[in-house]
Amino acid sequence: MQIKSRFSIAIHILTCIAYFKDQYRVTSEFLAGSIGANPVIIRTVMSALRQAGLVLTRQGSADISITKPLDKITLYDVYLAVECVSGEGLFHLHEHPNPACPVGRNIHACLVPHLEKAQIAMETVLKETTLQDIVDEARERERQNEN
Amino acid sequence: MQIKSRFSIAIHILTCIAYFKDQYRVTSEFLAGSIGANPVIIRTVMSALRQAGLVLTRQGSADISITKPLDKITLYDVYLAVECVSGEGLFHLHEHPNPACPVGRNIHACLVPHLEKAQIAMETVLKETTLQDIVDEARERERQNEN
DNA sequence: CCAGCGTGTAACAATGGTGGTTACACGTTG
DNA sequence: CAACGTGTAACCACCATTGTTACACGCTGG
Repeated sequence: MQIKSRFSIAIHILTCIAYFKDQYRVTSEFLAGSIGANPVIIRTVMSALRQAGLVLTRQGSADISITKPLDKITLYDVYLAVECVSGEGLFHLHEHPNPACPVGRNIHACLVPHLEKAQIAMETVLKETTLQDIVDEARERERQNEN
Repeated sequence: MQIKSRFSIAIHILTCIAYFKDQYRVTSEFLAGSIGANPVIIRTVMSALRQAGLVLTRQGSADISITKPLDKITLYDVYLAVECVSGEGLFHLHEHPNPACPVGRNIHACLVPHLEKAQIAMETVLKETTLQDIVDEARERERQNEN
């Protein structure tokens, strides 16, 4: 099981907007070209980012803007926007433990606190990285490639 | 996306073995009853636990044993045994970023270190809990239910 | 020693989620 | 108003997970 690629696509989208907004008209087709996915996928992810308040778009116009300074948007914000873990938590517990069994009727309650702690630890690390970091690192790598 | 329920099933299996081994004959059917899943699922998960060296079984005989002291088996060991993240990592990156684009050709290299760090943080928490903890907590909850 | 029980595993169906594609209404802009 | 771009629904294809059946093989007790 893996966290869906919409997450990395969303980061890629935002990075591209920041990277190219002064240079090109950033359309969903332009983004699709860089990302290697269908423009509709891009628009769907963009829709999630818009609903999360991270970007502003206008229908009919190739006019995308990011609503906050890049160093105020963390990977966790993006992760929330694309709903990587859909309310149920990262770990999928088996659904029919037997309530007549002393283990079955307690196992979920025993596991949940530990698993939630693990999930939160992962999410906490995502909060430590901002889009500014990613854009800076991309620029830095690009500089090194040139030499 | 969620981590598959085989993980919690595996923990349930091991907890049941520890909890009932002196009291009942612990067969895959017995476990299936407590877990609420098909006996074949149990045997499949058991097969993974066996290959990971966590349990010993004998074909034809309802004779399951755990190979290590419970406080030496962490949730992470179980997580590895059932291959929750299948070698590719927890995060699924989009697969065709455009190498002709300065963002596309660098985005994966930029993201991987951050995402791996998040995954490792989650796994580190799993290492902090042992099966002994789970069994103890299940017994404790059972005691409280009785009153 | 063999009948009944239990495990190990292959094969296949059912389900659900993810990603891809087409289609089209609607807004924007020159 | 024509060309372009977005927003979204509808549908398909694919794959992973789970459920189920089937059967070979090993163990154990009378």
